[in-house]
Amino acid sequence: MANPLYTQNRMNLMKPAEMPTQLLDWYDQHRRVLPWRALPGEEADPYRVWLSEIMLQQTTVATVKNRFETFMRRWPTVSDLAAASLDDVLTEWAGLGYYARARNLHKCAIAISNELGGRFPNSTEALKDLPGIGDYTSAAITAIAFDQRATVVDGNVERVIARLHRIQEPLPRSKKNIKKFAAAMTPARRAGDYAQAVMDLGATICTPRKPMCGNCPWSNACEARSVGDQELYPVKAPKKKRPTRRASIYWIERQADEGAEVWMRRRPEKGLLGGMMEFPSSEWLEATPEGPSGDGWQPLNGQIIHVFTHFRLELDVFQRTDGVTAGLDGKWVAVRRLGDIALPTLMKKVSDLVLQDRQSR
DNA sequence: AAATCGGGGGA
DNA sequence: TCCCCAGATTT
Repeated sequence: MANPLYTQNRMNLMKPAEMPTQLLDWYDQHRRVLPWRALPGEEADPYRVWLSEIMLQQTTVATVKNRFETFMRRWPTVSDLAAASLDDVLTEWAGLGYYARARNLHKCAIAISNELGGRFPNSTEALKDLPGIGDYTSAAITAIAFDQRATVVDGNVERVIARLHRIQEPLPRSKKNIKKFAAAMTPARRAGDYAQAVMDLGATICTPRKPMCGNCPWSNACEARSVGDQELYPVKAPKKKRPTRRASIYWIERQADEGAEVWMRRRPEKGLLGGMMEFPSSEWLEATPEGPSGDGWQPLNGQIIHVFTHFRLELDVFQRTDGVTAGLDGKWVAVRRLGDIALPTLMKKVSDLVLQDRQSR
């Protein structure tokens, strides 16, 4: 039986065939200026497109803007990046999170520079074989850098499509279905503009809460809009709650000729904060930690709270300034150089707390 | 299919 | 607090 709302409004409904044109017209009027985005009529640089897309994985435009420009100034071409050391790349990436992205970025630059003659492949299949490039990023590079037809599906597109069709099936199960709907609409002409237009639509109009349907070029095609339940989509599977892990972390300091030094170690290449520097700590467990054994430890006021994707971490900080490393492996790092190493945000919180505590004495 | 993997900002 | 962000990879 026909949807009565559809029957009632069908004179006003947009034809599917004209939806891409509507969106591209909207995009031409509302195109945002972003550091990695080519100006109208300008040819895209695959290196810029790739670097920005890796940085933008699960990371907001606002966060990426400055970091992108710093990377581009330091490594203007893919071969420059390939020639860098992994440690320099991790140091430059510090604070951006998901550090496997930085390791894969470096690996990918080396593969392109050494095996592919310094040129990016222009097919989604070949792109997807490179480290750190999956379904979304391969499509994005194909469309934006090479202006070839490819269907991009990111969080924005999932939301737009789920609302257009009032998809009841929850994510991530509905991914295939969403991709199918998105692919059916993707035009061959202006592939890059279209890809960016759908994502811009999701980012600025079809927002998670309080979407601005009055300004949406696809409003007349949207099923959720016609029913009025836009904010219910996309339906998502229920989330698990985060456990809390706890530990003690140790600031061990000594006075060297050039100033204070602190004892640090590098985390294993794989896993959480892989390859990044840390202050030694007890194991991060769900049980309450015991303080350090032995004399000379001084507890700090205040706890470090840090929330990861799948657990929350609470750290008690203990310090000593006699340079006794108590059998912990590591190396001395100049305290004034902490800004020049691969220091993740969690560890920066620790150093900030210690140095601020010192200031206040 | 589910788990892992950061950090920041908006409401 | 909770949610989301131009996701990819491993288990």
